Amino acid sequence: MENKPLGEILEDRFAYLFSPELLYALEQVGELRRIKAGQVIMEPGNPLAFMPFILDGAIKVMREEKNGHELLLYYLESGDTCAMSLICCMGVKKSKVKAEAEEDSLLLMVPIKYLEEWICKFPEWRAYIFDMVRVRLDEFIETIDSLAFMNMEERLMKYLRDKVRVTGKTELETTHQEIAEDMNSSRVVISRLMKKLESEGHIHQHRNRVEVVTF
DNA sequence: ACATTAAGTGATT
DNA sequence: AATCACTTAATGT
Repeated sequence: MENKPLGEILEDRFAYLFSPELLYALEQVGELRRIKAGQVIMEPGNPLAFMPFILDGAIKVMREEKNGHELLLYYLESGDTCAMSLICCMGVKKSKVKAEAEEDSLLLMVPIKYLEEWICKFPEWRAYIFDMVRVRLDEFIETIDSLAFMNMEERLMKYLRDKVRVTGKTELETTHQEIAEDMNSSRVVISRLMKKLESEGHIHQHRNRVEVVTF
């Protein structure tokens, strides 16, 4: 995890995208937040006061049902910001999703009032925001595709692939139960599919740990 | 040694 | 693909 001053971190992440003026503005109004893995940072219904920039780590964004059922929608990674908070500016004031840190993460919280202000002020900001909305929308389509057209086995492979990408590790510390919850499936179904993937040589299994080999 | 939690399995819908 | 009921295996106290 980064331990440098904010200015340098922003420089590292956004220098190629943003002008020095915008970087400076971000540094002035942004508030740095360190989040521990597993920490819930947004619940459905909560008002959105900030747009979070992911400087380091990864955030998992989920849809949540009242009775506790969840579904993983997508991950936010370094350099990303949340589409929910962008749409917030256009009228929706409350979150429709739950967000939880997948790993220890570093966020820059920018009050949402600057979102609109900077769109007029900084052309590169406008381009970045529009691009973010596009990327998130693409991701949404991908999620819908997987729900509508893929069977459980394909969904599970996509899940494991995404998790490997986001964590940067091929050793995933997770249980069949947790995977089932993320995918809104049942543990038994996941266990059977995991066993199949193992027999095909895609993964190695241990207690509380999955080793992804051929993805 | 015992309790708890994770993972495997057959049968049924 | 989900659920039930049960077994087996791994881990912590």
